[in-house]
Parts: sequence; C-alpha cells; structure tokens
Amino acid sequence: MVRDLNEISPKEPGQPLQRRKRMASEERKEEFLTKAIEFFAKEGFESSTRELARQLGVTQPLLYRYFPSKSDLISQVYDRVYVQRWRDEWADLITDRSRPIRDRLVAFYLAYTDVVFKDEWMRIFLFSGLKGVDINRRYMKLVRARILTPIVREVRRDAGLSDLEPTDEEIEFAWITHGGIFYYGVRTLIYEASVLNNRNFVIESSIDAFLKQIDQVRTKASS
Amino acid sequence: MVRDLNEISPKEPGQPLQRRKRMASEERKEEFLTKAIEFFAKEGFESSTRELARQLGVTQPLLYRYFPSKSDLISQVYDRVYVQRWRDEWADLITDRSRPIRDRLVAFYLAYTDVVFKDEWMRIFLFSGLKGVDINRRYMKLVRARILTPIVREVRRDAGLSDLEPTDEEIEFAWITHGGIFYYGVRTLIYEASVLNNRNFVIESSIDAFLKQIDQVRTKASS
DNA sequence: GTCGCTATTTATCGATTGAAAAATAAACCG
DNA sequence: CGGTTTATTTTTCAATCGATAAATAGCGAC
Repeated sequence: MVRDLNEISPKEPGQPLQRRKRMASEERKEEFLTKAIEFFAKEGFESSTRELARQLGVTQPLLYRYFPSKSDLISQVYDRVYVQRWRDEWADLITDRSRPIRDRLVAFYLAYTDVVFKDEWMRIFLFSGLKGVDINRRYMKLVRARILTPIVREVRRDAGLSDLEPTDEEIEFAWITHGGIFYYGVRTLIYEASVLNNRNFVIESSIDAFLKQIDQVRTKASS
Repeated sequence: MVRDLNEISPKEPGQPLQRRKRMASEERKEEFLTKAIEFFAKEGFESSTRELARQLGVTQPLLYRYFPSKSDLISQVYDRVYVQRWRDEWADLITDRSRPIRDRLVAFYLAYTDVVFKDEWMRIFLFSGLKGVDINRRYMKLVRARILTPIVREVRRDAGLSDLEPTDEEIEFAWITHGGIFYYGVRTLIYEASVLNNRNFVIESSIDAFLKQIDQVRTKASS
C-alpha cells in the first residue's frame, strides 16, 4: 500500500506530520549537531535521542545515520563547545605590553566571558564536569596553562620582578579570581540569582581586588 | 514450592543472596535516605532506583514502601542536604562584634566550608541547580539574606558608616568573593583541579582582597 | 520520463525504567 | 505453640531507552 505523505491529517494525531525533506549530508549533520548542543545543554545528556529527533522534526533512527552512537554524538558536542570555542587570541590580550596590565586583564575577561557566558556553554560545562569526563579536566589544565600562568607572569613583570615563575599561591589566587568571575556567570545564567546586570562592574572589581592582593599573596608564599 | 532462603548458592549466581533482615521502619527509612544522598550525589538523579536498591542490599520495590515515588525520595534528599545542614550559628560568627571584622569573616568561611566542601553536598547542589529545582533558588536567596547582607552591613559598620543598607554593588561584590571561595571547593572536590591544598590560604586571601576593594565598590556605587 | 543513489521513515528488538499487586516470611504477642 | 502484623521479596506491567534492519521515496543524472 502506498501512503500519501502529503496527507494533511495523519493517522496518529500526536505525531507531527513528516514531510520528507532531503538535505545534503553535510548540512544535515551540521543541523543535528547545532541542535544537539542546545538540546543537551537544556535537558542534560541523559535525555533521549527520540526527544532530540522530535525537536529536529526527524525520526530517531536518522540520527544514527550521522552518528554511530549517542556517546559519539555527545563527544562531538563536547568538541564543539570546548575546543572550537577556544580563542587563541585571548593570550595576546594578556601579553600585549603596549597597554597597562589592568586594561589587559579587563579586556581579556570581557572577551573570555563573551564566549563562556552563554547558557549552552555554561550548562554543558557543568553537566560534563559532574560526569567527570576527561575533556573537562583537560579544559581546566588549558585555563591554567594558557590564561592563569600568563596572567601571573605579566603581573610579576609589571611589578618589576626578574623571576617570572609563578608560585602555587599565585596560581591559586588567580584561580580564585577567575572562579569569582565565572561563578557570576553561573549565578546569572543558571541560577538566575544575580543582583546586578553589569558585567563590566564584575570584571573590573574582580581585577582590581586581584591586583591589590597579589603582592601580599606573593610575599606570604616566599616567607 | 517452598524455597530455602538460607541456601548458600542461589539459582542466579549474579544475584546477591538475600537474607531477609527485618528492620524497624524508622531506621530503615533513615538508612535508605542516607544511602540515597550518597548514591544520587555520585551517580546523578537520573540513576535508577534498582541500582540504589542493589547498593542497599534490598529489592527495588521495598523502596516504594518508604517513599511513594522516586521524585519524593529526591525531594527528601534535597531537604536533608539544603535545609538540615544549614547552621543558624553562622550568622552569629559574622555579627560577633567582640572580634575584628577580618577574623569574623575568616571564621565564618571556615565554618561554612566545613559543611559545604563535601563531595555529596557539592554534587547535589550542582545537580539540582542544573535541574532548575526551586529549592536551589531558595538556597541562593538564603545565602544572600543571611550571609552576604550581614557581611556587608558589618563591614559598613566597621568602616564607621551610619547607613548600613547595602547597595547592589556591594552585594554583588560579596557574591563574587563568595563565588571565588565556593568555586575553589568545586575545583578541589569535583574537578580535582586545585593547585594548593590550603583552605586557610584561600579564605584569608579572598577576605583580604574583599576588604581591600570594598571601599572602592562602595564609592563607585554612590557616584 | 526513468533509473540509481541514498536520505529518510517504518518496524522492531532486547534491555531498562518507575511502579503496582501479590506472595512470603520474620518478629512479636498470647 | 498458633495467630496477627507487616517488612520484604517475587512477579509483573506498560513506557521508554539505544540501536539495527528493512522498506520507502526524494532528487540528480541521463
């Protein structure tokens, strides 16, 4: 029996009527991946492939033509969020010695939070962190190596020190400052519990407090 | 057919042999709830009641004698973690005017992190935050009302100000400081990515930075 | 037009899920 | 010992899960 696919009222009323739309393989995969990021960010990685397919307006087995398994799809979501949204230019903002150190740090955190203060990014980061996936820990190491260490080195240089090698205390204090800014994003985007909608204020205050305290942190470390 | 329950080698070898142990209803529920906190903290709330029962050494339907549904069990887990672990004495540490303000804030955060820097507490907080449950937002309001607002008021008083009413900027900056400390716990316990295992250093540096910056925050707000 | 490729749907499988109902037995009382 | 209570297990169900295989149809080539 031949079914009329353009039939307006399908047999199952709950089902969205499916008009087949053939898409080029590449852009279809792109569409799936983009939606998967949004979907898993909102619902968590335990959510079903059927629900994802439903929101895409396709059937669930079609996903398996583009991704061999659910966990493979999730891996590609991680890659999109963690790897592809990292900007190598961030390091340049920190080390641009033509500008005062405060300006550089503020400029960096404005650029950085432009990327990570997104609902999708934040939620996927938090979900994957709780799952203990490897990519999360690698991301933390990347932040330390490419952001925090350069920050501390530049601040040391700005203070006229010849030895630029950061101590553990300095790195930890840079982490704390970083965490304070990051957690503002979590409060704003996830918990909807921020008081002030002013990213500039948050970043400037945090950087100023960091710069005021870092000398003492350094002194304590050497004592 | 009568089965011998004391049989040493049961028919299904994978099954842990179940010797019925009748427990008083109250302590059984207590046992279930305690284990449920640990279990859901580790595995997430999407994990199955069967696996929880397996770890408890009982059958899955027995859980439903003590909790009407899975979501009810989860609610009671929330209550245990959020409500029952809150300490009213924390506020007293902040407002104890016989001590210098710095000592009070350090003492408070040592006491506070004694409770929340626990794997269970942290993970359940993060899981429930991502699920957007109401109790999470209520907790954030509690922190603001019972911790951050008193802190800012005491700092204002210490600075000799007559008006103790906090501005939004002050509360937000207190949140940032709080978040920096909190995020240290997340890094240590969840991401296993802390540099320094020294809670005293983290709290003292954070409080010192806070106290050095708060005047400027207050000035900017009034301008 | 019609033929071939393949994007898409249909149908289905085995495992797992939360939950209810019924059967069983441990503990207490007389 | 016999009887009652109820904690616990056994059995079972309907939904839902990730995944596979087969059927179907859109679309470009000729």
